[in-house]
Amino acid sequence: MRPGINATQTERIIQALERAGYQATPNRRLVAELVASADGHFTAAHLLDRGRRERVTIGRATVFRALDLLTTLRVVERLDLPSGSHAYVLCDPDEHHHHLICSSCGRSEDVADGELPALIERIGRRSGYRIEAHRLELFGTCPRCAGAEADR
Amino acid sequence: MRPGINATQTERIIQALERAGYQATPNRRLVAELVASADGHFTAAHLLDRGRRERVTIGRATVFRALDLLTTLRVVERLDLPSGSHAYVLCDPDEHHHHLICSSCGRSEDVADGELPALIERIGRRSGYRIEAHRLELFGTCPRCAGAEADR
DNA sequence: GGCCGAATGATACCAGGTCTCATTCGGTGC
DNA sequence: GCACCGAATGAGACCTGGTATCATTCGGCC
Repeated sequence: MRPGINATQTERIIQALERAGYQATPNRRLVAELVASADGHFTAAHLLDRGRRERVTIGRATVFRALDLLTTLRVVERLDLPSGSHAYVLCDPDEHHHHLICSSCGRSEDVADGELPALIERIGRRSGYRIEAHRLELFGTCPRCAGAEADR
Repeated sequence: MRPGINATQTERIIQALERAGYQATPNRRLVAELVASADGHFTAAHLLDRGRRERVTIGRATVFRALDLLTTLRVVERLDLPSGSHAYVLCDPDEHHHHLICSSCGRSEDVADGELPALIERIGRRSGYRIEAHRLELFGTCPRCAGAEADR
């Protein structure tokens, strides 16, 4: 097994695939491993690169298709970084949450805040809109990076 | 003057440019007019299209450059639609706010909620992150579109 | 072992956006 | 009014992220 692979996470992803009735093909396993071992957010290009460095060949389209699949299974979510580019993060499919992203190292954390729904409901009432979806993204510096910064 | 142009908005945009020390060239004026008369959010391609239909020639790069400029002046903001594509909206540069976007007609409204900062501060404290930026986007159906739907 | 639909890879393609570079424009000093 | 210089422009090449097409291959099931 490759170094840095988180076997439990990989299994979790594979199981999500199988539970939804998709084949756990070698390619999808590979993508699952790459995703599970990514530290923080990543892009499709990033996965392809890592794959290539480990001498595994996998088509670009296949990676995109796998990410798509994982996105619809909510195992992975697509982020819009402030730069305007897209990235993906591994996350918990079971509860609604938002992402807190470290702008320095890219690590991401799921945050659930119980009060956001109330706030959104209030905005809906005030504006007359029927609010159907929302997205909250938080960007900052994680404790580890903040510590490293302070050390210098 | 073109039909549907909101002269006051156009002037507001031009003034923001001049205040920041940029030339209010005919091209930038044109972009300002197109932006001011857009109903809801729009893309660069959309502006180019409208320009072309009105037989005005303006380079693609110029439109992107103008939008960039307006974005840094905060007269316009870039949105990330749920589809993953980008759009721009005209908005108020003077106060921090978020966008409420009608998924049916694309109209967008600025919303300011006084309680969000407190919520974010709480998340920061709980997670240990130093939160530096955030983005909240709300998607739904505006009263007008909801009404039209109900009529059918 | 054979069948069939799902998965794959190569490749072409598309959209949104950026870069480059030669040209033109506009404001300023004279 | 004119010359000058930096800012703005347009054309087009280019890049990146992502999608569509299509022939081939794979995997699970009978």
